[in-house]
Parts: sequence; C-alpha cells; structure tokens
Amino acid sequence: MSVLTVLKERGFVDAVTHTQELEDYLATNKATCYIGFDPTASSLHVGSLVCIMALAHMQRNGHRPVGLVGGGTGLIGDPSGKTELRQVLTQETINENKAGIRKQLERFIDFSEGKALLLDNAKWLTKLEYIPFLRDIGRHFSVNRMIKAESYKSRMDSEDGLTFIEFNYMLLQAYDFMVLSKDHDCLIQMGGSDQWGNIVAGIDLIRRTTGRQAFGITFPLITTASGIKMGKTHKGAVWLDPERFSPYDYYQFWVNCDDADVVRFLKLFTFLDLSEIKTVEALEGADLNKAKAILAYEATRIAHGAEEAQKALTASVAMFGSLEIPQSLLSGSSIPRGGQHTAANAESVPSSEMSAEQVIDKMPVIDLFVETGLCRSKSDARRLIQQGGGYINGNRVESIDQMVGKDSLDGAEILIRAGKKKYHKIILK
RNA sequence: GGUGGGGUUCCCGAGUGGUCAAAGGGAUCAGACUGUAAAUCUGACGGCUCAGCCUUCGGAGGUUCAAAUCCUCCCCCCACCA
Repeated sequence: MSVLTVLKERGFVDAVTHTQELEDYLATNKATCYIGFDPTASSLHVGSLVCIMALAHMQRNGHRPVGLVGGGTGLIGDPSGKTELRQVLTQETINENKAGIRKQLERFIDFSEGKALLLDNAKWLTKLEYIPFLRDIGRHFSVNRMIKAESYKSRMDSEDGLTFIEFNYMLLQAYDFMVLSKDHDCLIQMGGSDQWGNIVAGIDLIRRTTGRQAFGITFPLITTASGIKMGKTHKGAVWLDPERFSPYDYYQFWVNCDDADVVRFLKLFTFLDLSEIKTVEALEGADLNKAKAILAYEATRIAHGAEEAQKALTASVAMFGSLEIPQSLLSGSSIPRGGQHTAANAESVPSSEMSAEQVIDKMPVIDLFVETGLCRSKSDARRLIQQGGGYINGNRVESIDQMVGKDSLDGAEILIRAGKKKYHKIILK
C-alpha cells in the first residue's frame, strides 16, 4: 500500500496536485518530502501534529521527510502581524527555537544517518539579492494569478489588508521548494490546506526553472467536533514541550476530546491499525471512554515516551477512577490492560512544595488556590469557592475565609481541586 | 500629502457628561445533569483588606462638583482621493 493511500485512509489528505503521477513517483522512488514549520516559538503544539504525523508516515513507508524551519521568513516578520505569528525574530531566538523544534520532531521522526533532515531556509533566503531575485524568480509570477489565491483574496477583502511583505511570502516559499528540489531532490511539499496556493506556486516555479514535475499534498484543517480549531485548553495552546505542557495535561487533553472525534483522532494521531480503529466506531456511551484512554495513552507515548504515558495514565486513574480496558480493544496499543494499573499513586499530578509552618493555620484557602496557579487571582479563587468549585482532599470548601487547617492534611500532602478536572498536589515539608 | 471614519474590559461590539466596572454576543470558568463527552439549564466573568474601596474605555494634558463621553496635542488603524 502506498503512503498516499495510507494518508488518505487515515484522513490526512485534503487535496493532492497530481494524484496518479504522484502515486507512480512514490511507487518507484525513495521520495523526499518537506513541510515548513514556523520558528516563532521554541515548541511546536498540537496544531502542527498533523504535519508531524504525516512526515512520520512518510518515513515509515520508506521515504525521506524534511522539516524546514522558516528562519529566513522569521527574520522578516510582518508589520501587520496581529496574528502573533510573523513577529520579527533575531537569529539567536530562531536558533534556539530550531533546537527545540528538532528535539520534538526527533520523537516522531528518525533523523539518524540522513533518514530525515531539518533545514533552515535562512541559509538561502538571507543570501538573496533583490535584482537577481526579481529577474530570475519574480518574472515567473503573475500578480493576477497570485491575488486569486484564496489566502490573499480574503485578505484583500478584509479591512486589515495585505502587506507587501506578506504578499511576498508566496514567492519565498516557492523559492524554498525550488531550492530543496535542486539541493535535496525534494519534489513533494505538504502542508495545511491554507498552504495550497504557496505549494502550487512552488510546483509551477520548479517546472518553469528546471522542467521537473513536483507534487503537493495538503491536509484538512483539523477542528474539533464543536468546530473549534483544535489545541486550545484552559492552559492555552497544547505544546509538545513537556516543560510547557506536562505529559499529564497532554494526556488529559486527549482524554477530554469529544466523542465524535475519537475515531478521527485515533487515525490521525496514533499509529494503530486502521482495522482495529474501525471497531471503535461501534462503541457508544461510556465504552467510548476506553477508546479515549487508549487515544490519550498512545498520543502521550508518541510525544513523550512510554514512561511518561504510563505515569499520566496512573495519575488519571487515581483522580478519575480506573476503567477496564479489554484485551481485544485496539490490541496494537501497549496500554496496560486489566486491573494492573489501579494501584495508583498520582505521581504526575501537578504538584508543588510548601513549608508546613507557612501553611497550616496561617494561610487562607483562597491563597492556596492562587499560589498553586489553579486560580489566577484572589477574586477568581473567591468566585470558585462561592460557586462551590473549590475542594481540599475531596471536601468542598464551604467558606471563602476558611483557613488551611490540620484537618486539610492527608499525610504530608494536600490535594486541592478547582472544578471537576483541575488538580494540584501540595507536598508539605 | 489631502479628506473622512475609527481606536471601549480576552475577542466582536453598544455606549456621547452623572443611574458605567460599562448593554448584547462569543470565548472562558463554576454548579446541576452525565461517561473526565456533547447538548441543555443556572450562575459568574478587572482587582482588593469585597454589602466598601481602588484601577480601567489608544497616550499625555485640560474643562467640570462629576468624563469612556467635552476641549487641546500626540500615537496608531481604516476608507476614498492624490
């Protein structure tokens, strides 16, 4: 089965430029394909996961994935940048971010022995000279055609307009593709569906300058069943960096997905067998939670390793109770089955240390919620308690001026909870 | 460069001298119901030493007992014209 089929069946494909030719090419070549990543942050987040998984599938099917970091474009930024993206970055930040991105990609893709590459377009973009660029590259672009690209059209109509810099990103991205095709024999570019115009521009440029046929694959924008772009939680973006977003929270993010998303996400974000995933479609109601646990476990295992996934699972069981996962369900998953993980210690629940004498009988409960970051201000904490959402060791906090007393202790620990799902453990010294 | 229209609490967006911490919607949070789901209903949604006080309406000054609302200057955005 070709990668393209795999990707299609798993729901990765939104559009392909030349299906048949691409199939032929993939069947007869060890292909190189690339996806661009923004170096705006030192970590990738779940929004990029579709791209990362697609590259991983490419590699698993014998091709060579290339991650291209947009260091050059990052150096330009965009003055209209209301979107947070496209801020001007220093070379130093870009290098740092690049290192972070590489570290994360390495969890998904094997970079050893040239099996995959991570490149930075700053390498060639910073060397460009305006006149030669216009003469050699600019000549191939028709403004008439460019403004028909969906990405520009909407911006042309919008109030914010479109800056010249942004308008040029298409040329730069097309140029990237051309360089990669020459230097690394890379003839496939993949990306989100919003990249279609840029990808096609690159394919055209390659044909015009070198006469070679290049290909493009775009992915659908992955939204949750409720129609929101995925990857946002109360903690902000879901980062892949364990420092920014703990494996426990990462696990929780997946467990909390919408029923309607489970099958789709299993296909996209795990490597489990499609035939097995199919059996999940029949599940209903509470049974679906078992599939969610597997989804969460697998996704966490892929991104953070088996050990962290295990810990996240254990902690979740401790907090929310265990559930029996039958041997037959998604048997390809290495999730512990049977009751073996029920002996729970909630090791990876977010925790912090405090000194006992500072806390016991001294600190109002409200402060505890603020100190642990569960509430962002005292007003917030007050509100939480007034509305009945504050708990200490499982007991609802009844009054906003309650102090942390000895009775709040559970051994040397205090488990506090905001709402149903946010826990924090305080270890007293 | 000219003319006109704007900048309001996380976002959209009402508000033109006191009754404004500021309508409405979205997002978010809590409670109920549940399956750590969705939908629904209820409530909350600047901060604090919380029935009171303090700080917010692009920025800096000013008028007034009183300003998001009026005046002056400045910054930024948009549209049309050049």
